Amino acid sequence: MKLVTCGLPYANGKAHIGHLRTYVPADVYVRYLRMLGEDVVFVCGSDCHGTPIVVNAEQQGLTPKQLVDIYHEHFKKIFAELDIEFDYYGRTDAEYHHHRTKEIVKRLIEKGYVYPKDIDLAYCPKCERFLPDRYVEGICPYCGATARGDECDQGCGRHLEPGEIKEPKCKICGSKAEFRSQKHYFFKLTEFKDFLEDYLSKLRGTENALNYAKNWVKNLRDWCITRNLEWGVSFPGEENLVVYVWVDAPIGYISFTEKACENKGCDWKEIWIHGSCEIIHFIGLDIVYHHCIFWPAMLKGADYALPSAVVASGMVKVEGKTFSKSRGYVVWVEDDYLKAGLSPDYLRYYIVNYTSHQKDLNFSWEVFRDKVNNEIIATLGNFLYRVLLFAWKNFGEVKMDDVDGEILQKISEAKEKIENAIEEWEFKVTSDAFMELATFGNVYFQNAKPWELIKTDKEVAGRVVASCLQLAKALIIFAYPVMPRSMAKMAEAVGLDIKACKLEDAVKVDEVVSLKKPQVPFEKIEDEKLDELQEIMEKRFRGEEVGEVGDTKEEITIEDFQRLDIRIGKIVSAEKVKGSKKLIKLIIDIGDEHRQIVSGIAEDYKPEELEGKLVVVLANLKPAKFMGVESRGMILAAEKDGKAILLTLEKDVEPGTRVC
RNA sequence: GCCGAGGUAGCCUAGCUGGUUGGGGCGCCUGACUCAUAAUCAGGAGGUCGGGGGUUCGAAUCCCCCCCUCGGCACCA
Repeated sequence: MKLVTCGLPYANGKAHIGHLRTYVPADVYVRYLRMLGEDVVFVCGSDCHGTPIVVNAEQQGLTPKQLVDIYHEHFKKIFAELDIEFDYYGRTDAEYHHHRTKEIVKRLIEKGYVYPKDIDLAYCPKCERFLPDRYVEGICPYCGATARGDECDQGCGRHLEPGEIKEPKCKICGSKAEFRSQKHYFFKLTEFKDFLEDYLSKLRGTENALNYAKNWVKNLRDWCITRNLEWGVSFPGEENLVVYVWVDAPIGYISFTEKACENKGCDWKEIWIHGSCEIIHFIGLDIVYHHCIFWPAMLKGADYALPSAVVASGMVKVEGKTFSKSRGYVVWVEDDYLKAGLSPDYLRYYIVNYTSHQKDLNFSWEVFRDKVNNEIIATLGNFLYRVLLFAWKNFGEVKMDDVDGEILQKISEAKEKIENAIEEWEFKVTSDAFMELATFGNVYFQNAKPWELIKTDKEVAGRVVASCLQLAKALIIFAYPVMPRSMAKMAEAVGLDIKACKLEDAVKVDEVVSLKKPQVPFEKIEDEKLDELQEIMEKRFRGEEVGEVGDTKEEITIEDFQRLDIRIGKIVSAEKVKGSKKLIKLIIDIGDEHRQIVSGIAEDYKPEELEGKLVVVLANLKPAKFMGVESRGMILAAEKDGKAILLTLEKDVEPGTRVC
């Protein structure tokens, strides 16, 4: 038996193509395994806890539960429509999940892997509560940028442990927070260093994940696993604390397995306690750390079975650009894809067939159109349809007693190729294998010319048709895991019970095949449709569509604005900061003084071309140091495609002139 | 700068434990065919395998140096 899981989608936003990059190949993998006769449990569920959900719910006037309900149902629906069929799709706010999480945390406590420690945490006196993670905003202790409680999201990107943030402010009421000492609990991750090093040397999976993890393990810190929240799994023995979301989320793999096993009538302990099954995690590259470091350490600490493989999918690009919701480089599964009336099979094939699972996948509507029209339709669809229609029209019932040995040989080869590729998580190779077989079919049909033979020698034509039918049957079986919906339809036309089929059935020859009138298997994507799809994208790139990610900032008063000392400065000198790639040290005449400002524009501007330029300067920004060089203020720039474009003046003015 | 992943014809890509003329696919050109969703089939043009050096009888493949792209971090105030 094998357990296959997918990283849990966070129930705080809609499904996009980045999600599918993990879920579709996992589903394809499971379907192939089952066709190879493997007994597979396949689980996933919504990740429902954590502060982003609580904060987001509060902002929308909902309870966390209400918000989670919306997105949980959304993901369930998306998976159903894309034929991603989990044995169980759960949610982490469910009772059974809380139960399993508490049990594991208790066990870690009992075994001495958890210790309490007093830490100073941001506390809002007005709201009378501690401010976990995203409830607090302040200054990053490492780089000085504005940061959230758990992550320096606008600056250096570091993960911040509770209590690290400087100058905290309450995100809810905006008042200044203070630090108060409170007892929290830490997991002794550092004790697992040797174990993890050994474990990672044996762990299977895609190289992209393993290489990262091996690098991380060198530098471990104990891990704060409690938070001041009401929403979440309450921490055993501490009513006011919940466990950190990254503790309970992966435990979902276990609790959902329990539910799946209940339904299937198997024993979850076989998988998670006795370790007699393979456990395979499909994840995105962004959560390698959690799956290769935290998770195995927790499992080991609590005496659970360990995952045998971590399969990480590569990143997704949209029209060649790095995936970004705020910049518009995103494809929403429901709004952009399903509502356009496109078959889920097209997208499944695209994701699987574009490139190797661990490489970057570029999504482009034009490539999508080409792959659908040229590969799915012209090669595979055309072969199936021309054979089935020809056979139905001319025979209706085909005796299969003389199938060409060469055909059977080709089918066996394709089958072997698929089996090997599945073993290595190379899903592109599997889909290439059946496409090549379809091409071979077209050549065979073309060379044998049954449409001529039928006029002269119906018996010989019958043999050609039998061989092609066998090939069609094999194709339907081989392509089914990737394109289940269309292949199920085709299977019906040849009287194949596809759900019960195994890969090896592709080489079994029936005595007779009786045919129904075949349907055209796929619908072509016309130019007008492509234009429509591209237009939506382009509008979004140009920023004409209002982002739904809430990227407009809150309203401020004129007084707020007047607190800013913005003025015109003239760049007196500019030089690159030694040893840096992006930083330029500028001396700027701002009227009453010459200011030193460090700016990260070295990749877009050369120092020579800056000297003498008039720029807009924010003069009363708190000083900060970069690479040891002090910067007092910042120069204003627009950002386009990640490049900085400096704001300059329409007419020359004196340095020091105010901006108002 | 460090770490990771890459750089193969206009575009995407296989090969990368060294060995006959570097495979595919898209697009392009020519022809054939008409059973099939103007689908299919045959043929063709198109390559300094990022650059340089080295090891070897032999290198896209191994070693060294350099360049470029992407992602992460150091530093984008």
